Amino acid sequence: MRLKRNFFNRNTIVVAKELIGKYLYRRLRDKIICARITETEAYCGQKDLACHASKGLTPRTKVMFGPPGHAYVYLIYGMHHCFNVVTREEGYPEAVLVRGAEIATSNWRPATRKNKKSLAANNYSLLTKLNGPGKLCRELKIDRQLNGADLCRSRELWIESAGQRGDKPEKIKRGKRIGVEYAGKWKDKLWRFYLQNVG
DNA sequence: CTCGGGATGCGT
DNA sequence: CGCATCCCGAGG
Repeated sequence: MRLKRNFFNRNTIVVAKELIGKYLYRRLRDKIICARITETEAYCGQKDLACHASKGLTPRTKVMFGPPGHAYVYLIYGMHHCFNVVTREEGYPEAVLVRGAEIATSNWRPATRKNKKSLAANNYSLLTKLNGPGKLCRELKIDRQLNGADLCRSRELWIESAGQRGDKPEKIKRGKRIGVEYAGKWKDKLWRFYLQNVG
């Protein structure tokens, strides 16, 4: 089931934690990629100095100020893209950075025999571990064209819950966010969530 | 306009 | 640890 608006319209830290184990779908010309999310980080508004929105409402951060469930995609270090999901109600610039995932071939859809056959050929990504926000975006072909995309409606990019069976009781670890040493006391917030054996 | 720096990845 | 590579946001 595709995640609905109300999933994203909640406390950002809760959303970051609950996105672990969910399935990120990306529709391309000739295939649909499904990746299980294994690592996220919460970025919590204007007060959070690690959050881009701490600079206020700018052309870049505009999407974060908008309604929940939209993609916030930006370019970092001149060469990598980062994919975030906007959380909370409009006017609260918060988001969850998706830092890692793993290709979940068993969850490709539609799971027809014909489809599986073509997958077995070479119709899927070589990388299975998408450990790192830049690598994840590269593999899923996420760039700024998808900035602002509505994950609750888009046919190109969305997130699904694991379903009844897939909701496993795996241990979710927690730690400091990566690469935010400049953010004063906010650098020590334990707003990174990840699965131990992945990424 | 210039300029400093960045929610990274990869090779040394 | 260095570096690629370019957009963004701030300041003049």
